[in-house]
Amino acid sequence: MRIAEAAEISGLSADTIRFYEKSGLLEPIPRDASGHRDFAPSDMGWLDIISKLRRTGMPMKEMQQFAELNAMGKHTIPQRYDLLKRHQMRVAARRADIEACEKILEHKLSVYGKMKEEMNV
Amino acid sequence: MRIAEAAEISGLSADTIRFYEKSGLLEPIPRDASGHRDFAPSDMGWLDIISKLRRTGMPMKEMQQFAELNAMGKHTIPQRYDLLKRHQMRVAARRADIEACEKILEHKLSVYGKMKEEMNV
DNA sequence: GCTTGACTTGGAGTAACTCCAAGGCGCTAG
DNA sequence: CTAGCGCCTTGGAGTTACTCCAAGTCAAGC
Repeated sequence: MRIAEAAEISGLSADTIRFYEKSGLLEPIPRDASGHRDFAPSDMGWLDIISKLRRTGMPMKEMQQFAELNAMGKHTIPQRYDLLKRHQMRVAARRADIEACEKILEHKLSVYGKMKEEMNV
Repeated sequence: MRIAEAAEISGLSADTIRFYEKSGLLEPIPRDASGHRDFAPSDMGWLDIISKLRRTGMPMKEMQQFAELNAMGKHTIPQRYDLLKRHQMRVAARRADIEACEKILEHKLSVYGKMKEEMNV
């Protein structure tokens, strides 16, 4: 699979995928006869994971760490667990903040809604 | 109130507040005799609103638009309503994505958790 | 054999901060 | 009364995580 298709499927841009490879978030992707990246299904699974970690706000440095631990084999599972656990807490906190902001936003909209009605009367 | 206190209360950094003023997100804050910004309570309310909009991912350009509409007076309330409504949709979508990622994260952690246990046996 | 289109690399540009240097003002301790 | 201290000012450089672009390569189709 070429980079365009990998981008389509993962939801990342081709540029971002190249950037991630250069940054060590991906194992170097093998190239075909004409020098193009050739993505295997297992690469796609990994792309999906780091895409989700990124979308939930994990910094790249931490993702690099996670990728390294992953490449080092099974004995790093406890460290990976801890890293993901910390991330989980962070995501939960972010979601709570977003939910609080949504409440305020809802309130503000209802106030504006009433003012709009009054303007029409 | 000086910038340090305003930063403390709003949760933004003093640098960010200055940056926001320069970018037109805030009306120019009046200065005291020694040239320092002097924040009024109404400024704090506004800071809180834009801080929430920003934390929920509204781009600065849109916040500038919102600030302009706000400065223009009551007749812009319908536009402000529309702008906030669009933002509300975006935030809801983001939260839904985060929640989906949280589920995957939860699953991954439980898999790692089991593998950790097996390693200890 | 020439064009088309997707790919390659390296590098510049962008958003939204974040940090730093150089200098000013006003309070207080000596 | 002045030296030091802390907080403030502005302008500008640095950072993160992309995003876009230019110049060149290669395989396939007409």
